[in-house]
Amino acid sequence: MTNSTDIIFVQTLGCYVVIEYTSGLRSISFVKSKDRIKEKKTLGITFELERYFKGEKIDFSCDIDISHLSPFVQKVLGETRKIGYGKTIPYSELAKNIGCRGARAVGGALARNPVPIVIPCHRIVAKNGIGGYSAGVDIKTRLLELEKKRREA
DNA sequence: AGCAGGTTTAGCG
DNA sequence: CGCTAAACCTGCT
Repeated sequence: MTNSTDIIFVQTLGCYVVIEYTSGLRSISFVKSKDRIKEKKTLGITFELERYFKGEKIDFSCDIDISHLSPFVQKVLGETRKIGYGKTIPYSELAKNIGCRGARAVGGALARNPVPIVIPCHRIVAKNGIGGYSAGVDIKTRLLELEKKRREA
């Protein structure tokens, strides 16, 4: 079975992105240190991500392995995937879409998202301000800027 | 049970 | 407008 890890440097974010793939996309993470790692691009999703970071509007359609997560989290993440490129909605609205009012619960679910970007958790923002981000608000801001730029073009 | 979290809204100065 | 307090809901100990 396929089981591999890719890593690429992303200029836009100023950090490395690690992609883990097993029986589907398993996780995406951001690392700053460049020690003892070599760039590696073997997966299709990796190339899609590179194009995304270059500013292309990508519709990620690869399998994601999130079977180990709780039903509620899967529901939130599934709903998050439906949000279009360059679009942002508040936590409360996403909560309403899945039938509850607990905006904080939604935030909690998003914090457990193993695959940022492919599941665009950065498009969920607070009503007054940017809101939080598990990988760092600075990254969230840059992702939104990236999509905004593409949208205006 | 109890606490904390990527929020929200209402209430008060 | 900025600050505090209570309410909402799920996940972890």
